[in-house]
Amino acid sequence: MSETVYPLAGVAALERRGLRDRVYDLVLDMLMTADLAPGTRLSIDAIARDLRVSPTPVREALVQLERTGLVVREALKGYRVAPPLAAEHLEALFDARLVLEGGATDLAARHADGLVPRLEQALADHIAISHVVDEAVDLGEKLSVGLIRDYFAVDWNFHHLIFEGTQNPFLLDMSEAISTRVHRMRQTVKSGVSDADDAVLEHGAILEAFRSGEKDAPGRAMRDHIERVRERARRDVAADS
Amino acid sequence: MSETVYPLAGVAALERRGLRDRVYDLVLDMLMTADLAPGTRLSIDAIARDLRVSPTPVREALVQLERTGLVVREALKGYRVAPPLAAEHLEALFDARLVLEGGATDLAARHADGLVPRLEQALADHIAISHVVDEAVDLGEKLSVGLIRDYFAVDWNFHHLIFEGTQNPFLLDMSEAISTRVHRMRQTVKSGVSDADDAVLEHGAILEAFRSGEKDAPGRAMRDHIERVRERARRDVAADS
DNA sequence: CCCTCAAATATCCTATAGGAAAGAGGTCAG
DNA sequence: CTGACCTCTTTCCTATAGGATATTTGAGGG
Repeated sequence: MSETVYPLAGVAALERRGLRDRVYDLVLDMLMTADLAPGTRLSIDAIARDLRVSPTPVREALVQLERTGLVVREALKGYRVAPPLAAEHLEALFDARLVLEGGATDLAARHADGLVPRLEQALADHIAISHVVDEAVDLGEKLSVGLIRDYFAVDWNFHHLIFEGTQNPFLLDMSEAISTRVHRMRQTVKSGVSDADDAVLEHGAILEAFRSGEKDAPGRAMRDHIERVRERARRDVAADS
Repeated sequence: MSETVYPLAGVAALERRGLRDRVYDLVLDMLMTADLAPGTRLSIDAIARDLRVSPTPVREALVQLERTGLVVREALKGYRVAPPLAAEHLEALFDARLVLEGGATDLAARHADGLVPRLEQALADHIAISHVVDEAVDLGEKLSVGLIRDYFAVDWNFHHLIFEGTQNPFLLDMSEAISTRVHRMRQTVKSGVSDADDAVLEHGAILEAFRSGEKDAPGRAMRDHIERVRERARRDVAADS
């Protein structure tokens, strides 16, 4: 592990990425953390002023954000935070996840050997942070937005590793498109943290299926996991009304 | 079918979409039809001059194109036509298609009733244009780029209708990402027109599977079709060397 | 009290200009 | 003759300005 031998090399590399990517990361982080009300206007000029850059890179970053579904654009009217997922879109999202993640897990089973240790690490992180969440819940504390953000990151990392395990660049690209939608769902559906223990158990079952060496087992476990998440989400939506 | 009652309404609607989308369509069409050599530089200023617009909308269109995989961008160096698909990416693309299109076909089977007539129309168009292609081939004529373009459009339209048939916006989004990659593959792999008769037969089998009402039949037929296309592509790649 | 219309403001969209980096070609030293 | 260095050109990247459009606020009439 060679740490930055040349201290300025890292900074230069960041600069080398261009302003557009930095603005993209900043706006994406803003959308992920700060719970902005859907429909909130995202003024190009205002963002440019805040970030001390010209409107052009902001405009490019928003074009890129538009493809993720986090923001919507209306010609001659500007950008807005995307509306929340409608109920029928919720079912569609889970259908898409079953297709995409189920298939990806089948493919990843080909490379289970290299994948298992990485999933073990991810599951360990998941367990650790879920314990922190449980303690906070037991104490009746309000979960900090930072903790929630970290939990979601660790949770999704498990799924992301499986996409990487397919060694398929096309499926990996699509996983990014799905991840933003999943995050948006979690903002509307209140669950996602409360079922931490369930998620840990089900992820463990998926890992065990990879270890078994059985070709179809991981895909079955993943599809079962997604179906259970869907059921929990349905319950939470029903409880809202 | 109400033809444009107000002749200018259509033009106004196009204007309403903003310059960015028109530039996007034009550049996309350019990349699709004109077989540009991979690595060709896409100068922002040059395109802006050709289209008589400012560089800003061109820049936005290229950001959007970048997500489709048709162009690649290097910071501070500009945009280039994407390199051709490597052999290992070819296999990965077919794996992704099996996952995505196979799953989408399973979902579309739920709405087979509304889908079948549209597929019938698409297949009829496919048959008609394949006859034109066959005649041209029999006469030993060189296929015009317009004919090839139309054939690909009709061929893919069949697959696109199935994605629409899922009534799932997320899968429909991903289908657009796949379609550009499939087109790029067709530019490198020389087949795709020569197997017109095979494609028609296999599409017919998929349609018949939808008609049968059997739940798993369409997905099986689609996966079988994609595997056969994969085999034909492999043969063409092997023949090249 | 509500609706309609009009003016003002804020914003988006496009165009133009300047600074900076990368690439090409020529020149000079070894 | 070969390699390195320097200069020039092209292009990208950012910033600023002006025209067009949507939204909002206010007043007047029904």
